[in-house]
Amino acid sequence: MTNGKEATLHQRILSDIEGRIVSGEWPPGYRLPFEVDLAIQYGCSRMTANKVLTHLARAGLIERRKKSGSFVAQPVTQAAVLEIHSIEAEVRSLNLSYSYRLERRVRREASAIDRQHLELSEPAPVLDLVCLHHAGERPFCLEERLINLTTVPEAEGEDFSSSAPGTWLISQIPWNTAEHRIYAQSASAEVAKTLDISRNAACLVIERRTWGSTGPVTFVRFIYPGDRHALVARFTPGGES
Amino acid sequence: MTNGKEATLHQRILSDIEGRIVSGEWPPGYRLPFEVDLAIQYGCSRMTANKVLTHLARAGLIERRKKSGSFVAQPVTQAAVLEIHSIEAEVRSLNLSYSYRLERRVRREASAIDRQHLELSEPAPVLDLVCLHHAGERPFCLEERLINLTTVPEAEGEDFSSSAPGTWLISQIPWNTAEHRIYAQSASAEVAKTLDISRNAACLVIERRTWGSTGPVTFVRFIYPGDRHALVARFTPGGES
DNA sequence: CGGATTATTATGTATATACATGTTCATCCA
DNA sequence: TGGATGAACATGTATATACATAATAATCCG
Repeated sequence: MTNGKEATLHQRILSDIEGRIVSGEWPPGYRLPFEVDLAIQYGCSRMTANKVLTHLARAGLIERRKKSGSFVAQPVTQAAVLEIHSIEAEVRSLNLSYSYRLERRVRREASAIDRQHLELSEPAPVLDLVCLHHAGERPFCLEERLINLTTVPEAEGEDFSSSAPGTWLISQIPWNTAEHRIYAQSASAEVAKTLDISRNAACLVIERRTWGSTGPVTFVRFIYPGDRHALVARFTPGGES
Repeated sequence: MTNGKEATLHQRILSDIEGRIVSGEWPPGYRLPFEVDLAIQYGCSRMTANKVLTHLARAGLIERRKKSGSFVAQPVTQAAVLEIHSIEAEVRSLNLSYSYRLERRVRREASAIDRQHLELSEPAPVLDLVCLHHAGERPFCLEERLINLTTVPEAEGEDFSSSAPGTWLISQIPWNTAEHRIYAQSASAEVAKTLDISRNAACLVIERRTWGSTGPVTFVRFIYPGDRHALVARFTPGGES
């Protein structure tokens, strides 16, 4: 940011236009100069101008219409990108020591609820895990997880006694689709006891369902003491870089 | 998706490579063919192959190193894109009737807490609003908002008795940066009464701080009954399109 | 033999060019 | 006058080309 160091032509044009849009100098609905004119203004070829505009369109800052030109878009939805990283990394970033404990490990046939969680239509064997993550001395997060043994049969060979299943799974299933659900819930008696918080204290619950190329992989529920933990997300138009 | 309709060469190459990565055929760490080889394989120019790889790199699916080549990236962070849209749209998407009521509207000098929320270092006048959003007959969400009158003096002329301040603000401040904080909290006596839920019921709280080009714009806190509401986010590698 | 120098290689950026595609606007003719 | 036709226009996609840059491999020489 504001590097000063010689940026590429592409970057300079991009941040210049981005600046005009974000500052409000070019308000929503404003028609920006045509590609050819931008090319002349910045002393570059149309291809370069085109690339910049394509980039801005992908980022959602402008809308492009053939013949009509390119227009500054209306800032409709506030998109927040949450990076849900590993719990160990999260704890360590708080400068606390991290420890992990496996509380339960059961192999069984998927119950009706399990099948709902994993979006399974057929009966299947699952691995039911409960883990507790500590930050320093205190319990930090409770993890309840189901692993679909049909898609990840290798999980049966792992005992997960020393390392959390999340990181192991990432190395097994290279890329996947995920769906998150975030909500608040009062601690049940059991959860309160495990997390060492008072009964009915508000908890932040994050559920994640993951699919690989061969089907549902895992369903996991993270339960955090709500007052001690918060998800933080930042959104800047144009994003990334 | 799986359109069948004649896609562009760019799109075809992109989805082909994306498919290989997502399916695991090309696992993390795998070195994909060089640009020139891809160009030959798909019968296109190097520029086209380059564009595709650039796209994939931006999407986070691959990493590129000069001289060495392009490699399938490790799926490190699970990024979830939350689209935090307007409450009215949210309620209507549930097929419920929407109504809005302004509970409080006070103009005052920013208190110490206000200044902390808005990240203000200097004293400044603010508008303090409390609104209640209804879905059908029931209270849906409580909105507590501070508007910085230094950056948005026009807000003083608005009474917000019939329409929510959020939508009005979007039309005033064209583009902005936002920071979100999501956590769980037990309902205070006051909140419980307003939302018609039991005392100490878990609530989902979403705080948003917004900046425009001229400084802090607004701080808003949305309080939802936690059991009735959830944020849902989906993540697919490659994303968008 | 080892450290400095040079060559090679793959990506990064930019240009000029060409043709396709979808709109809008002007024109022409029944 | 109205509706079809086609020209003009702006973006979309693709190519060939050129040179810059960074990292590795090969070479040379004290």
